[in-house]
Amino acid sequence: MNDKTTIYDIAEKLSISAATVSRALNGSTKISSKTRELVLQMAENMNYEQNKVALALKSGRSKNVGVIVPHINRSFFSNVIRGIEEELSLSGYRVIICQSYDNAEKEMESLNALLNAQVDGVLMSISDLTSDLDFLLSKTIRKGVPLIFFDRKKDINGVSTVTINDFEGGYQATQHLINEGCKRIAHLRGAKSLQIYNDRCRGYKQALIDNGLEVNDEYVLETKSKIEAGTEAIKQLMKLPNPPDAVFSSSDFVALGVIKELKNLGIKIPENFCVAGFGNDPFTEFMEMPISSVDQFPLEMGKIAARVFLEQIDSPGEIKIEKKVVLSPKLHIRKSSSKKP
Amino acid sequence: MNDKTTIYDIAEKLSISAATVSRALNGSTKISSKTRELVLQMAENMNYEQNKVALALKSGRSKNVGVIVPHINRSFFSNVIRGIEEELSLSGYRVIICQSYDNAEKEMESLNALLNAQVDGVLMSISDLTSDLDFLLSKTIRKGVPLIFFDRKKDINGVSTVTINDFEGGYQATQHLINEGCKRIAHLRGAKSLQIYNDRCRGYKQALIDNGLEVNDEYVLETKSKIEAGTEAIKQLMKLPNPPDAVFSSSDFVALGVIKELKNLGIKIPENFCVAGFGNDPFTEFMEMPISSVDQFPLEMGKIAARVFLEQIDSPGEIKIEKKVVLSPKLHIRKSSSKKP
DNA sequence: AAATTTAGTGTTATCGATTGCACTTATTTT
DNA sequence: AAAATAAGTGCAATCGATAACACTAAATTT
Repeated sequence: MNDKTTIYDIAEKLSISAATVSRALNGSTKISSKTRELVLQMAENMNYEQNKVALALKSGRSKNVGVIVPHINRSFFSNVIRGIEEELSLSGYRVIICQSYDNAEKEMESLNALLNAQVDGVLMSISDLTSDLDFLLSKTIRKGVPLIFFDRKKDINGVSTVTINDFEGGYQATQHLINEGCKRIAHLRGAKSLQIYNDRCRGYKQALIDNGLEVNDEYVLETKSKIEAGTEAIKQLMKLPNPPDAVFSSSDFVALGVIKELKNLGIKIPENFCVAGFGNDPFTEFMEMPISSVDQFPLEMGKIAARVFLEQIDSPGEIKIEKKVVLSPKLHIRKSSSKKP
Repeated sequence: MNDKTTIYDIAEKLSISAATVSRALNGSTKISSKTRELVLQMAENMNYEQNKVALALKSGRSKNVGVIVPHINRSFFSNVIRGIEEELSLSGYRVIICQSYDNAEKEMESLNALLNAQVDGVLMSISDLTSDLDFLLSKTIRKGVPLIFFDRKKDINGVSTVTINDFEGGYQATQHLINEGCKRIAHLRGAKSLQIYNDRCRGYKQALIDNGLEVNDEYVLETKSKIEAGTEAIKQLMKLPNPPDAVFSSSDFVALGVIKELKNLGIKIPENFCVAGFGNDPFTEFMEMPISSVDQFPLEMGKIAARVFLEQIDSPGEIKIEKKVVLSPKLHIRKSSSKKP
C-alpha cells in the first residue's frame, strides 16, 4: 500500500549502493552508462520520486518561498501572487501564502513560521500598522534569506523592493483632473502609516502647486478602503462652504462610494464633478460609469518581485546588494473624469 | 553570521544530550523540571527555533497542504483560498498554491510537484478540460494523502468533495425569473466537461418543466466566462425569431456582458428583460444595475474543505471514508431581475 | 537491608538524499 | 613491464529532530 520508493530500494534491487543510484539519477559524469541506464530503468519501474523534504534538509534549500499579504482575496494582491507563482513555478519554486489581515502580530507570526519552515525567501507587502517588525526582519536578513517588499514597503537596509512610483501616480491623476478643468480637487487618502499613501498624497499636492492651485487641508481626508468610507467622506466634503469639484481617491472602492453618493445627491458626473481612483481594479473598467484609475500593474509587480528574488538567490557571493525597482504607474482615463468628448 | 541554533548546540552548551533537549522542548514528562528550565532558558538565549524540515523528514508530515486552482486571481478562487488559509493556519498548516490555468497537463505537474514536496493533503478544483488525471489521483489516494475537491469535482472513490448544490442554484435562479413573469428564459452555460455547469443546466430545465414551460434548446448556449462572451451570446439570442425575455447565466461576467449589450440594443432591464448570474462576484452588488446572482459561499467552502481535510488527517485508522459536503446556494435578488417594486 | 520500581538521562538508529574520501579495477604512460 | 592515471563504485558522515532502548541512581516496597 505504501508507495514510496527510495534510492535505497532501487539500490537493493540492483545490488548496488544508494550513492551510485543518486549519482545516476542526478546525471553525474562519474558513472558508467550501463549502470545509469539500469538505474533509470528501475527508477521508472518502481515509480521512484525524489523526496524533496530529504533534499531540503540536506541542501538547506526547501525550494519554497513565502508570500505574506494582508488579504489574498483582493484583486491587487491576488494578481501579484499570480505573477509571483507564474514566474517562480518555472524555476521549480513553490509559493506558500500567508495572510496578515493587516495585523502586525499575525504578520510576525507568519514570517516566523515561514522562516522555521526554511523557506528560501520571503516576499511581502507589509501590514497597515506601524509595528516593530524590525527585529524579525533583521533576523531574516542575517539568516541570509532574501527578503523582498512589494508595494507596501519599509525602507530597510538589505531589503529589496518592488513598487510603483506612487508619487507619480498621484501627480498624474491630479494633473489629469486639473486638465479637465477641475479647480477644487479633494483627496481621499489611506493610512498615514503607509508610505504609499503618503507618496500619492505628495504627488497630489505637488500637482496642485505646480499648477498654481491652492492646497487646502480641508480637502484631504483619511479613509479606509471601503465603499462606505467613500460615501461618508464625500458627504462630509460636500457640506463644506466651498465644496470640491473633483476627488482623487487612493482607493477604487472609495472612488466608487463617492460616485454612488454623488448620484444620490443628484450631482452630474463628469460634467460637474470628476472622480479618479487608484488601483485599476477590474470593476473600474466595466461599470456603467467607468472610473478613471491608476494602474499599478500587479501582475508585473509580482513577476518582477519574483525575478528579484531569483537574482538574489543565485548571487554567488554573500554580499547581496538590495535592488530597488520602481515601476511607472499608468492612468487609465475613463468616463468618470472625462468632461471633454 | 549564520544564526541557526540546533538542539545539538544547546546540548553542547549545557553538557547534556540532544535527546534531553528535544524532550525538554517538547514538554515530555520524563524530565526533571530543573533540566527543563535550563534548556528552555538556553533555547531562549540562543534564539533556538525548530527546523520544520528536519521534523518533516522524521515525522513524515510536512505540515504543508497544496491547493490547486485554475487561477488565483479570480474572486471565487481567491476567496476559497482565503477560507482555507484562515482555517488551516490555526492548526499550524501552511498553504502552497498552484495554478493549473485550466490546463490538464499543468494540473498534473502541480499535483506531482506537491506530492514530491510531501504535502500532507491536496485541495483542488479540477481544470476545465476532461483529462486523464485518474492515474495521478489514485496514486495520491494510495499514498494516503487526503485529497479534497471543492466546487469543480470529479466523482472518484476515496475523494472527499465540498460543493454547492448547483442543481438547486440553477433551479432557484430560474424559478425566480419565472416568478417575475418571464416566459422565455435562455441559459448561458459553461463547458460541458464540468459537472457544475451540467448541474446548473439541469436545475434550469427542471424549473422550466415544473412550471409548465417549454424547454427550448435554441435558448441554451455554451460560452466562456467572459464579458465579451456574454455580449456575443445575447446578440445571437436576440436574432432568434422568438427572442428570450430573460437570461440565466452560469457566470457573472457573462451576465454583465448580456446587460451591457441589452443596454446597447435599447432594451429595458428589468422591465422588459431580466438577468440573473451565478457566483455573486462582489461587483454584482455594487453596479449601478446590481445583478441578481447565486451565492456560492466561497469563503465558507474553503473553510469547510479545510475542516474536511483536518478530519481526514486526524482519523486514526487507515480506512478513510470520503465525505461529500453539499452547501446550499443562495440567490441574491437584485435590480437586474426585479420587475416588482 | 535486599529487591524492585521509577525517574531521568544517554546512546544510537532513523527519516532520504548527497558527497568527500577511499578503494578497486582498467587504462594509459613511460 | 612497471608505474601512474583514470574510471567507476562503495563507505560513511551529514543535514536536525525524534524515539526506542539501555542504563544509572534514587525512591519505594517487602
